Amino acid sequence: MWLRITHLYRLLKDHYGEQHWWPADTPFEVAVGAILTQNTSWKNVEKAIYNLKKHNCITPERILQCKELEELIKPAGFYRQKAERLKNIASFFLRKDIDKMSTEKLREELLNIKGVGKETADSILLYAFDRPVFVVDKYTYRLFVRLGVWKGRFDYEGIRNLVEREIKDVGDLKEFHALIVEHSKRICKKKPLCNECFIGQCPRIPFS
DNA sequence: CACCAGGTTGACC
DNA sequence: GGTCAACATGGT
Repeated sequence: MWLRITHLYRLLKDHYGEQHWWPADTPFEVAVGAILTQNTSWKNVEKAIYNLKKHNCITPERILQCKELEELIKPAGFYRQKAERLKNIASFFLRKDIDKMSTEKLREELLNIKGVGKETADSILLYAFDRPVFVVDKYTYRLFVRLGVWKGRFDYEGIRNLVEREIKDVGDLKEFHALIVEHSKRICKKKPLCNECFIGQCPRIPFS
């Protein structure tokens, strides 16, 4: 492994600067965004969240009552299953014992919610509850493989452990995931591998 | 026109 | 254990 995780983090941070994720006003809004952005561009999620705010449906109570939920989130796609998932996560947010749970317990409980998989659970843990976990996504896997940081097939927990072993700080974990996403959105569109986009070789990214 | 977007689920093998 | 279609809209 010629490139350390911490080194990669520093390169990205020096180049792109602080990202200050997640863009949301409240922890619950983080969770809503996490559901809505499942396999969906953030641009479309913004429209859906705008609609929810316009109709004052951005709290757990209002989501559960909302009669036109499907209509409001339509721009984000998969609107039928996402409406159901939003209600599931809303019910969870009404629980009183969340803050008392250990990170492991909280993760387990989130994963029990129908419609919440590992990436969504970890996004909520990290950006809504400020728990020190790393969010792995397809961007992360693609970038790590290109850089030779990760070899083999996609292994969510394996990649998560790799990062969490080297980065412990919640703020750094937030920034690292955000930087990987922003970097990937701008540069690494090509699939499956883009030889130009290896850090240090890509003419559009002046990493030294 | 095809393919992608800050995934998850359930059926099937 | 792994693989795969279904889910739905909007942008390139």
